[in-house]
Amino acid sequence: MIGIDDVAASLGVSTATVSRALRGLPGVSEETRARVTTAAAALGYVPSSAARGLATGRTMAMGVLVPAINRWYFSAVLDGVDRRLRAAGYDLIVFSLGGSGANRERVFHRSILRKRIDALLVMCMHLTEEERLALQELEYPSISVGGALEGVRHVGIDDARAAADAVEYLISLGHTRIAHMRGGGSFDIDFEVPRLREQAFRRTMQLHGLAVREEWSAFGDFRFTTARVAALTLLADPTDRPTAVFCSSDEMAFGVLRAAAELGIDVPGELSVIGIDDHEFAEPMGLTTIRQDPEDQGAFAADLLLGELTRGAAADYPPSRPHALVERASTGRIGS
Amino acid sequence: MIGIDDVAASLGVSTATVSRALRGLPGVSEETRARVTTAAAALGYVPSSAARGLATGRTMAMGVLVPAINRWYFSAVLDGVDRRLRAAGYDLIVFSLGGSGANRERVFHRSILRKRIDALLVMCMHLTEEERLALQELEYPSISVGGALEGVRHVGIDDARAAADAVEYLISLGHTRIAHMRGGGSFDIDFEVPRLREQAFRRTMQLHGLAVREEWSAFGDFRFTTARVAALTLLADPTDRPTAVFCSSDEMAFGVLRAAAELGIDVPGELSVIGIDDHEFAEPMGLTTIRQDPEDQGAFAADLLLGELTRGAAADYPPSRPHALVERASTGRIGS
DNA sequence: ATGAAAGCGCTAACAC
DNA sequence: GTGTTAGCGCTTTCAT
Repeated sequence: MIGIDDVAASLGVSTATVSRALRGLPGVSEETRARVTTAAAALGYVPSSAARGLATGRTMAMGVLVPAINRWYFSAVLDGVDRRLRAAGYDLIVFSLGGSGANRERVFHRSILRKRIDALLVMCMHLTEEERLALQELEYPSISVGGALEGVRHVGIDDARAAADAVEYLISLGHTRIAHMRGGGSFDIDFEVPRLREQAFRRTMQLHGLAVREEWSAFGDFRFTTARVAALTLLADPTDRPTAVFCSSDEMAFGVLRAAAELGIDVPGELSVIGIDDHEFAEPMGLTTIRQDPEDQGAFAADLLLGELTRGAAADYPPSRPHALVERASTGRIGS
Repeated sequence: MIGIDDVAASLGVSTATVSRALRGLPGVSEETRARVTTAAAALGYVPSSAARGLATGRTMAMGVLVPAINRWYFSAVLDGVDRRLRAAGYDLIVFSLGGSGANRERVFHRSILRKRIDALLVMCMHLTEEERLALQELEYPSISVGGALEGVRHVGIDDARAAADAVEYLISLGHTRIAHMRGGGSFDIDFEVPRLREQAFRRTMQLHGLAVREEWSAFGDFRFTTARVAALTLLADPTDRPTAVFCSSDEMAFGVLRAAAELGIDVPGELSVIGIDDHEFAEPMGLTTIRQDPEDQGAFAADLLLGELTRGAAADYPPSRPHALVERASTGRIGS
């Protein structure tokens, strides 16, 4: 392992000069800087991040806490975060808490709190009271994405508004028999988002004087498979079934679409389906949906954190990220 | 920031004792250990990973280099890796190289080579010659997952065999007019895997005396959208179209399925479709496919690396991870 | 513009 | 069983 003093020795200068030269600090003649740069490259010198971290107190790494990596929303946010971090020269440390209750403690104490990262982004995690408090006492900046966390800044869409927009769109098409395919419930995953959307669904229905039938509030767990099964039941009776389904995620909407196809129900002729997300498959599937942009959300949150790290103070920002209705072929006017 | 000597001072013992006690090393009386543990917890002491890293030369972190995070295969492998890493007390640092050519250099030099990680896992990345050589000269263990890399150990399925199995299955059903929906081509992503599968397709066809029509080797880029568009062309002519499509990924198979539905082609009556992956959506979609298990592959590779880190030497392991045909409703005997 | 030297917070010999 | 001390490889005053 070749270190900074090897470079210094090879040139007959001090380590301080090498350090300054390589980091572009002033106080080094251009000639010296050039020589140092060349020598460092020639020797294949690469500074040790541990040593630098110890000396500066900064790790140049940011942590992201997620319930799982392989879900559409989470991985998309991660991509957005990563893009920004890389540009800023930061590394991305991912803590996935998928199910394993036993390891949570470890993650929290060993990594989150351990000065291994300069900032933390928490994504849609359901934390225990104790964990939440630990977060708030962190000495580095933190933020939550996708699901709000009490006492922590938040980046995400206005879930209530987004859900209401979806339901109102269905109503504007003349639908009155509207079902909701709900998400949430899975271990560790935040339950604020599904709750907000469910509430908004009910409130919007109520606002328009429409009845909410309890058996039409189906549980799809944000997933294709679960939603398909639930929809198979929901849509089973041709004489008494909803004419529209509002799905709290696109994946669930795909499940409903699939179930409809299996049951020979024409979409959008006999059934309208709307989702939330604008998943990669939504456009080719012709799914009407409320678009959100997780990559943008991740990038935005990362920027906020990075800004705070550099500029010192936390910046102000709008309360929510945008969402928008995208009309496609899965919804239609009632009776057309 | 409370450090090890604060704990030591609070107890009137030496830092060495605290260090030993907290790490469970021998040479500490159980009584002392208990007192230290208590005091550390009370003070909220958390060791600095930078300091420990500097002193031990180990970072307790593993790096994973991926072309992108938000693709089914990549994120699933990541989840598998993460699970094992967490159990071993290691952190996961993700380097996503999504498109940004400018940042590759940075990633390589700043992070990969910078003693920030104890081991590296490279996933399906297409590396330049120079990068490959840099990898091989790394002083820590490395491995590739999903796409082989010259000079680096590899974990993944036998792609040629998997593709051949899929094609042979179609042939066993009586199909002779078989098309291939190919993957690959995207920036940065490994092109070995798509090539192996394409070759296997052609060889298997040939082996059975079947003709490969060039216009029936369509490019789907491993994605739903691209594959759907390609399939719309591929299947356009009712008088001259394939009776079966072998898709190099499930996502592309979904695209073909979608195109078939749009064109009013009955599956499996008029068209059989088979994929590779066993994507989460494959079962609910009734897609016949060759299953592989990316989580297992990630976990397996992580274990290999971790084992090497602890036991010192590299372990032997079978040349490929398993794959298996899963028969579902998207394939059928010709003319039935 | 450059150098000397004192840490950063821990681990690991080596003493006792 | 426990303490002392010398690093680990950088950054950062403070001199010059």
